[in-house]
Amino acid sequence: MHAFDVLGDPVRRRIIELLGDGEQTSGTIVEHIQAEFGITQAGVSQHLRVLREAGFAGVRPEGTRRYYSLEAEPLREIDAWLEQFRSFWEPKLEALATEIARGKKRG
Amino acid sequence: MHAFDVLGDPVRRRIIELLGDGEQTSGTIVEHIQAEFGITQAGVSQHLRVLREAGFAGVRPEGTRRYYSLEAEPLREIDAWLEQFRSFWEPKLEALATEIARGKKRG
DNA sequence: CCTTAATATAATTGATTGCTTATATAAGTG
DNA sequence: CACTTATATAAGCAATCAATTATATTAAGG
Repeated sequence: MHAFDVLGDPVRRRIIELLGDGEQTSGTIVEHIQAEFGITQAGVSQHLRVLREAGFAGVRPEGTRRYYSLEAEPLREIDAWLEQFRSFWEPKLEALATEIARGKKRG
Repeated sequence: MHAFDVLGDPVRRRIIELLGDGEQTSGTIVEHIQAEFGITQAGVSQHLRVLREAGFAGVRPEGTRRYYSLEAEPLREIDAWLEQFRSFWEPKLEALATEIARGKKRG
């Protein structure tokens, strides 16, 4: 599943946001998502699987708990794809500054 | 359809890339996409519709031709969503420089 | 051990999506 | 005009996806 497909789902986007605050137990994630979206534990678990398999999340088991954490790489890829369009919305000077900050040379 | 869903399709991503080079006629887009993906004119036209309706593309009719152009706003929104995760992959100093360049103050 | 807790997986289902073929619309051209 | 070109839309279909219920797995705690 392509990174963009993964982000196509609002539940998965929300999980990624939650992981942005740091490691989270599967259970904690389920609680939040259930409160906000009203879906089942199994449903959340399946989304976690998608996130794992697409490389957005890593897992660390501890006893019966699983700690999920955010893996940046796929987000980075998406950011890289967007890069080519930044000049379309960033005010020219800022775009230039950003390019310099990023050490890129582009047309 | 959410911006991320729109980008979930490789054909649509490619069309967006093509539009990044400037206005393109529907016909030109169809040629490119057909060469690369082997889908029908109707298929491409449907993708163009999705892009239009999601605000990724604007159209300018001229005679029987339709000139499509890239509209930045939805890409910008996606970029804004990614923003909150940049610190996960950008080397600290560059991230700081970028933040300054963007005039943001963040936690 | 047995039971409960935490999590994942399997099977199923309904909705959505992306494609195709066929057709419509509308503007150029002889 | 009739014909062709450029493009969009409609109808139908197969594949994919996100959810559900039911069950499996594995560890903790009495």
